[in-house]
Amino acid sequence: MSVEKEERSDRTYHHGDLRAALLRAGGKLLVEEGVENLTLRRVAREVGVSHAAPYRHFKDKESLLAAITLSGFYKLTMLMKSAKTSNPGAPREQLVKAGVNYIQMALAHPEMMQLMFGGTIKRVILEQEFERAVKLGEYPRDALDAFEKLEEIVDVGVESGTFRQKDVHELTLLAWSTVHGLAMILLGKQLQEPPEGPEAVEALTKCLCEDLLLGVLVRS
Amino acid sequence: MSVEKEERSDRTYHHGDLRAALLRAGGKLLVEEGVENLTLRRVAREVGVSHAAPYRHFKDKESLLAAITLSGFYKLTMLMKSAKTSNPGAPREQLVKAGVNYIQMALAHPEMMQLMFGGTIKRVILEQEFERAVKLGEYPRDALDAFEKLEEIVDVGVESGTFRQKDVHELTLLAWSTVHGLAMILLGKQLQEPPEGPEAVEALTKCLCEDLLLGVLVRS
DNA sequence: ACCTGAACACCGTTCAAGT
DNA sequence: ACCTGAACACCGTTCAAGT
Repeated sequence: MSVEKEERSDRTYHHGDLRAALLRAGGKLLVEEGVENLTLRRVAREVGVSHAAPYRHFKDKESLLAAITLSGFYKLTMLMKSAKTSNPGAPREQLVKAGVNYIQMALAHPEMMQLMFGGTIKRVILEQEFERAVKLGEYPRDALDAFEKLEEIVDVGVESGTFRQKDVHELTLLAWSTVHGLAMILLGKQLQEPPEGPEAVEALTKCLCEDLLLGVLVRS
Repeated sequence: MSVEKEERSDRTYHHGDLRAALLRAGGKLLVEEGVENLTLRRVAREVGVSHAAPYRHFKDKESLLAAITLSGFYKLTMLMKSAKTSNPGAPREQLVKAGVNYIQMALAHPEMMQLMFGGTIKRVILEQEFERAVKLGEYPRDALDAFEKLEEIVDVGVESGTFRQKDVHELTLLAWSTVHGLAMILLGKQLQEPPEGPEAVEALTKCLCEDLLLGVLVRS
């Protein structure tokens, strides 16, 4: 039924580790039932604690939500990093891999992704909660720097003469926008004829990434 | 204070036009206070009706929200259409204009845009509410077809040999993804150094659109 | 046909009080 | 220092009853 409990002692469960327990339960609720059913009181119930207890660890509901999304941002950062290391010296392939990873993450964790980028959580709160989490050793300092990881890929592409000699930051934003937009469009089911199945999605993603590389205008 | 009331007669206000009044009040609340403060009960209060009255016109809260977003989708469609007609015969300029319009809409109506694409409203409900609205003569049949309008631009670009000879649908999705992604990134304040002011935003948008046209790879 | 009022189950948040 | 229980103000939704 419920998540396997710490066997160590009640001490661990009921003191000190409540924060972690709330984060786990909240994340589970988010994934399984969506934000609309993620309620402070339910999270508390799930963990077996009074509904006022979470307020010792999070300022309010939005703060808890922010803390939950941190794991999503971190995962995204890792995926961008792995896109780079998995194709050493080939920025073009790295960029496509980054795109594919991004879309895969979006389809694998739609609720998380919508919460991360849906505008529910104010940036200030996200950053506050991030500072807190870093101080607690939950995440490394660069956990939110997915953009910078992508930028590194673009940078190598430009330096090596593979990509156009344009401002790296601008090109990175172009790439991120494209892949982020595709992700949000797919999650929101905005397409009249959405790609069916993971393979079709991956194929579409690669197509768009290639188109992004080549541009819209004819190459004379 | 409150919106100017219909001077005609109480008949108009309290019967028959409740739906329109709810939509107007809801839209106003959305714009001025955000989705998180848009409450069925508040909308009813604003209109001067009991909190159960809205249920005669909308199945539930989500349906009302969906109906409210229709005006946003319609505006987006109009903007794509005007991007085409404002630069007759110049698909390249049309595409850039479409992008600029899209971003301007996003910055002008952030709350609307987040509600439209934030995942709060299920597609099914949106479509149900759209059918209802069309039947009531509130919107034309193509009010949701912003994508198709953009596709027309791309089509001309490809046919005229200005754009690459690629699947039109795919190229359109590329363009839409890019500009939609940029919009969502800006709205979510995801950039560490966001463009300051409308001029900077427009300049950035044009840059990205040009980059999209030219592509990431060097043009040898 | 359309609206009201009371009722229900559920929230987020606060705070005195407990250990 | 951390948690509980009661309390408050607010929701969304339903339904019998009114006009």
